[in-house]
Amino acid sequence: MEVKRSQKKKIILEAAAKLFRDKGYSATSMRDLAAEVNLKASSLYNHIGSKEELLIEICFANAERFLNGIKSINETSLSSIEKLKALIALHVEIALEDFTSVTSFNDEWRQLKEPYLTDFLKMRKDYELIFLEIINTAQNQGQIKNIDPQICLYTILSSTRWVYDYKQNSKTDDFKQIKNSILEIVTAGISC
Amino acid sequence: MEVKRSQKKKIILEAAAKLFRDKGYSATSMRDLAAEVNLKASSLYNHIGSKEELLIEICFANAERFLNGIKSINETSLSSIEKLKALIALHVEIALEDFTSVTSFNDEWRQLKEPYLTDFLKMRKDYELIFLEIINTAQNQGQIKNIDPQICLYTILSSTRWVYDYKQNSKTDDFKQIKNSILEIVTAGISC
DNA sequence: TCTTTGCAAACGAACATTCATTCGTATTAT
DNA sequence: ATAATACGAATGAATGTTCGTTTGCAAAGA
Repeated sequence: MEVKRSQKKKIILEAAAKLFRDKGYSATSMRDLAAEVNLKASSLYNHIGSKEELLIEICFANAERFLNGIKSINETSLSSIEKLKALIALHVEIALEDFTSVTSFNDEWRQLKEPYLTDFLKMRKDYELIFLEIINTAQNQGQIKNIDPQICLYTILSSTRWVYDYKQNSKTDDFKQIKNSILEIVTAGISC
Repeated sequence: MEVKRSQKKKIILEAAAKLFRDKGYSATSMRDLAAEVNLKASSLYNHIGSKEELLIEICFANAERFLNGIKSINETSLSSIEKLKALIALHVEIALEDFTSVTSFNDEWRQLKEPYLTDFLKMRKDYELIFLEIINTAQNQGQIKNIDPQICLYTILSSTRWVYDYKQNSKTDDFKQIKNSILEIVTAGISC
């Protein structure tokens, strides 16, 4: 039963992500969260600062993960179309391996209060700008269809949004198959 | 300034959909909603029964719209691939013409309480089963790729989820272009 | 035309409940 | 014994909703 101090906070964070994902941030009470980790609400505050802190950590951890991912992909010498494929793969991989955290990051960042909301949106904007730049280059080199880059971007971004629902309903847990299927559909969708 | 009784409820419903979409159902208070329509919270109850009633009406109105849409498409004599294209077009059209209501329907149905949640999920299940049947037929006839139908389904469903964000950020309001772009990407993605 | 009646709509005040969080104290482990 | 952790009780704020009353307006009666 005994857990190290730092481990306990991680447990709380993961339980929070799960509840935020299932019920939403606002609809999740600290009593709900406490029950999930076999504590009373007041005891949570020995490990965390506030409810909002949990959301902040979830949102920014994932934002940094995506931002670091796209930056390191962009620094490679891959062709534009290869970069795009790597990006789609990145999204699928993150969505598959950490779908709880990513889902609540995707859906609940709106609940961030200032100044965190502004910071978060700035990171998202940075991410999208790099993504758009790659799309633009790929189009100029004739490697993908000439479709409004913004539409192209959003279509790619949303193509992994359902992974959590899939994992809930389906029997198979075959990561590779899911990843390959998405890659196949999206790549065929944007290629010339 | 004067509005007919039945019109007032529609105004409240639309304001509710907008707030639910922007802040989420749980984070939207009846005082927020009242302010949005220039009333006090207590006055709302001359026009509506409860906060939950608003969510119920939004969710089921859209569920029925999609269910009716897919049924009437399925009753036509179109080929399977044509049915799929019509379905994608249906999603894009609804997303474009009523994106406020559809967005809060997409994101906030989780907040429904029983017995409505069960009813809602049943309608969604019905919808998905018809959709999967069409995908299956299309695959058997060799009209689209042989990808796990469930993955195929979710990819199509999520491909219109971003329309609201796009309309917020972009200058153009060219429905036709958006619709054609999505159709082009998704059709190319699933075709053999 | 002027007054009266009726009614929908708006409101302020109040209610019970739930919320996140704090605090003092008890328990536990080192 | 010291420090970390858990807890119950309490707090103030916010929540959805109800209630009694007032307001504004339209139809009916004089």
